Amino acid sequence: MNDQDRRSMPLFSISIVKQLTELTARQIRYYESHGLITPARTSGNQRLFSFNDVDCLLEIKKLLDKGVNLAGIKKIMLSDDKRDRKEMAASHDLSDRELRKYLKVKLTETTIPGRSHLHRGELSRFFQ
DNA sequence: GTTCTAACA
DNA sequence: TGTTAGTA
Repeated sequence: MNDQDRRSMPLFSISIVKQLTELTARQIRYYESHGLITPARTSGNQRLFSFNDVDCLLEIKKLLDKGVNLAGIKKIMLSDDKRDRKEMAASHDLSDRELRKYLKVKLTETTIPGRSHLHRGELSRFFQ
């Protein structure tokens, strides 16, 4: 069994994920409805989150903390880079600084709905 | 007791 | 987003 399998193996109930991510159950379900995470389901229709899902949620939380709206996060997580970043995180051990550097590149080439381009001030606030 | 969906504040 | 209602 490889790392990818391990990361996508459904293991955690929502209560566990709630503690792991410090997000509310409402938020977790909300983000799922927007396709940011794709937890599996038990026979009883209860969500089972994989390590991958938790990782995504932590990513979302970090971006939220930076002031990125849901639309922007969706753009970042869904389009391109999710896979790239996962591969980076898998092979190396992505440090926070490396992640920001990577995100900066991605955001610079990403159009966020509502504002055609990020302005300098926003960027500086983004990558303090 | 916990989680789920839907819906209202 | 919080929160509540009615279930499974």
